[in-house]
Amino acid sequence: MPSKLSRKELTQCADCACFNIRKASRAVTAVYEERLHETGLRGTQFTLLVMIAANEPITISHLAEKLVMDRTTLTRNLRPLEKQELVDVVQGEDRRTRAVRLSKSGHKSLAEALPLWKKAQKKVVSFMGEEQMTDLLDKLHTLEKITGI
Amino acid sequence: MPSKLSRKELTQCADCACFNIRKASRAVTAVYEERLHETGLRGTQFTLLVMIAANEPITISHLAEKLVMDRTTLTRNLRPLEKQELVDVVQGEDRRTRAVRLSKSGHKSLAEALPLWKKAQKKVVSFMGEEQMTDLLDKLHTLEKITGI
DNA sequence: CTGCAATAGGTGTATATACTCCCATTGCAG
DNA sequence: CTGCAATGGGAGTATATACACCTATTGCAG
Repeated sequence: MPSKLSRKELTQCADCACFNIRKASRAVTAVYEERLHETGLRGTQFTLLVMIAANEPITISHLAEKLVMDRTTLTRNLRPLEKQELVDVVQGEDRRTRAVRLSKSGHKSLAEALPLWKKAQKKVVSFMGEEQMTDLLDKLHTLEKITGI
Repeated sequence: MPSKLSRKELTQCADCACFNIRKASRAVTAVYEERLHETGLRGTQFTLLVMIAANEPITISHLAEKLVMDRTTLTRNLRPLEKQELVDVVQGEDRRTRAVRLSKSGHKSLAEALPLWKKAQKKVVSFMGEEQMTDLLDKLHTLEKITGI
């Protein structure tokens, strides 16, 4: 009875939101990583540096919330940045918390990476068209709020 | 000179396509994984089963191309599915190639997972609205073509 | 036929992601 | 003050992702 899926069902699955957003995500990520490569930063790492710079000092959980990322994922993603001494993670006032900050070196790396990020961003915006891009970002912002519904 | 980024620059970075699509990707993936959890399949694994079912038998490289995924990533993603005996990977005619197919068990798992995938898909489509969703998928399809430009 | 470039694929390594379970600290009910 | 739930965070485990480098097979120029 539960034999093979019909052609129609398989076609339906091609519109899977999860599949399509992950697929596009891989393609877009590749653009940024290519440009950022010479800085030694990955796309995600650039994002982390930006988010920390904009909010420092910030606790792990608060940062994870802003990133719509699991707390434990963030802990792991910070590891390489700590190793490269781009971020400092120290004990907070509430001794349960840890305060994340950019080091001087982290600010420097971020500043150096910015023009390369701009190139990647420009490439994607040019490719999509400015209006289309704005609309896409709107939809992505909507989607990220689906968590917890 | 390369000191801290200005408030304006940090604000600009908030529109990073890479950051935003990955963030939304995490949120959307969570919806599908929650629904698929009882099947023992991850979102990506469901996608893989669908793609294989629609194209079997198919070589690693051809499948990777359809998925806009690195060839070696696909090899690794197939590993857990092989272990669960949901897919068979055998030597192709051209002995350099490997032919990927669903096992009987794989077809069964896929058929059982389909209604749960439909629930997840419906949740996302309801959340976004049907027209918005169609438009989003269009944009994602455009984006995935940025690779290699 | 031989040598070699092209093709198909895997391994080592590193990061990204999140779940489950665990520990430390805090704050509050009693 | 004490006991305990709530909060903040890490470790173990498993999957997802891709780059650099390696091996095996094929096919073709000569």
